[in-house]
Amino acid sequence: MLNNLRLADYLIAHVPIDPDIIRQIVDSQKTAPVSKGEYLLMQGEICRHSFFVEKGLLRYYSIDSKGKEHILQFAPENWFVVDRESAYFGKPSQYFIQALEDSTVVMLDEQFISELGASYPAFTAFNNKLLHNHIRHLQNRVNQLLSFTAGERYLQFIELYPDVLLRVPQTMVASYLGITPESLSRVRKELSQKHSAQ
Amino acid sequence: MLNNLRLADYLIAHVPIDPDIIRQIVDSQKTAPVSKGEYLLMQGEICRHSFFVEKGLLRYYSIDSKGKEHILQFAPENWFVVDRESAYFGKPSQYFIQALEDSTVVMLDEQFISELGASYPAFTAFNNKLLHNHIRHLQNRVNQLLSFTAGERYLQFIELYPDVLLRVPQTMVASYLGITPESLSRVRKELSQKHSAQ
DNA sequence: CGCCGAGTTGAACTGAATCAAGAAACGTGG
DNA sequence: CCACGTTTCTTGATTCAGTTCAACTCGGCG
Repeated sequence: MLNNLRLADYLIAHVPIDPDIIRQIVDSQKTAPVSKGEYLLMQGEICRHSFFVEKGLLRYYSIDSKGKEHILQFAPENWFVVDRESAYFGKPSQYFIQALEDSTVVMLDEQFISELGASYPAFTAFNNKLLHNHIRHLQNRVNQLLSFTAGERYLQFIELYPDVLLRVPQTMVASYLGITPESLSRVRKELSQKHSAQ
Repeated sequence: MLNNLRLADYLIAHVPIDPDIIRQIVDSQKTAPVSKGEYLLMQGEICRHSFFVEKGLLRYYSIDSKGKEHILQFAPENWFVVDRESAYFGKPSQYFIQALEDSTVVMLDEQFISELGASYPAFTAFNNKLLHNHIRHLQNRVNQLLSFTAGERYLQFIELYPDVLLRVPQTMVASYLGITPESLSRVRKELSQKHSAQ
């Protein structure tokens, strides 16, 4: 996977449409720098964009009734992140999207993107692929949470987000895994002992 | 929500296409009775159909490394169920789909359905809606598992599947919630005590 | 140098799992 | 329609994974 790829290049590699047209489409969308800590979506707002991360790292998370944060997804370079429930059904979002590093993000107008399918069927196919990828991830996540222990989930996290592991505080990893930072610390200790024991 | 609706009627109500064409499309797909206990998909197989439940009840579940079952979804009347990861990416499924009651199920050929979009754009839109609904459910599920206690998840289950609650053994509800049947029994006891106390 | 946030460690606690036993409900065949 | 065996549900005792709270370490960084 390439780092720091511009969206146009990413799409040219994944969508069978004339590169010039892709560049034209991408140019019509706003690309913005987002500073660490800034929000792209806040609870209660309607999500009007798909965000593509060209540089940096975002997190997609909720805050529960006790004030605890739960990270549903990380979005490093070349990832999309969007609250599709909010964007598609026009409902206020229950989630936040925030930059964890100084980032460069393309804000794809959801309306515009969905209309693109009419002119470019290949775009519909690509969007479809994104949706199926999204479903794949979410389903795996549900199955993980139902089937695996904290330690097993941590190992799978490393597989999925090897780079993210090194870029965020462990508190955030714990929040993604659904455990406390203290528990993650102990899980890591156990794993490293087990590893050195063999 | 209507019970025992045939797929054609369901689609006529949800897709703006000539009813005759819809009937013709549905008639081209196989509808089959499925006895309680029978499987529509087994681990390792590639999922080649979307299943629409006209009558009865299905479950979509996995079995973990310790042999425990984890139900990802129930599908009562008018629900679709499909392993989209397997169907779309052509990968062997990690899941099972099984009838929990004697059921009547329409087996929609995934290939055929996706090609329908070419002739009937309204079908593409409908498929899109199904995908977004799927994402909505899965995302809620992840957020629930991360944010709520067993008791809270049980209450939300009742909201989502009021009828299923009465049709399956509590063991299955527990498996959906990610707890043991014993724990569910205690959760229910606590809730009923709390309820009668006020 | 001293502060500060992140990570670790410890001890007590808690929600849920496990194991085991008994009670209730269920459906199947006589 | 009853009797039987099986499955499901409940309850209790114990164990365990993970939480909570608190203290301490460590590595930057002003």
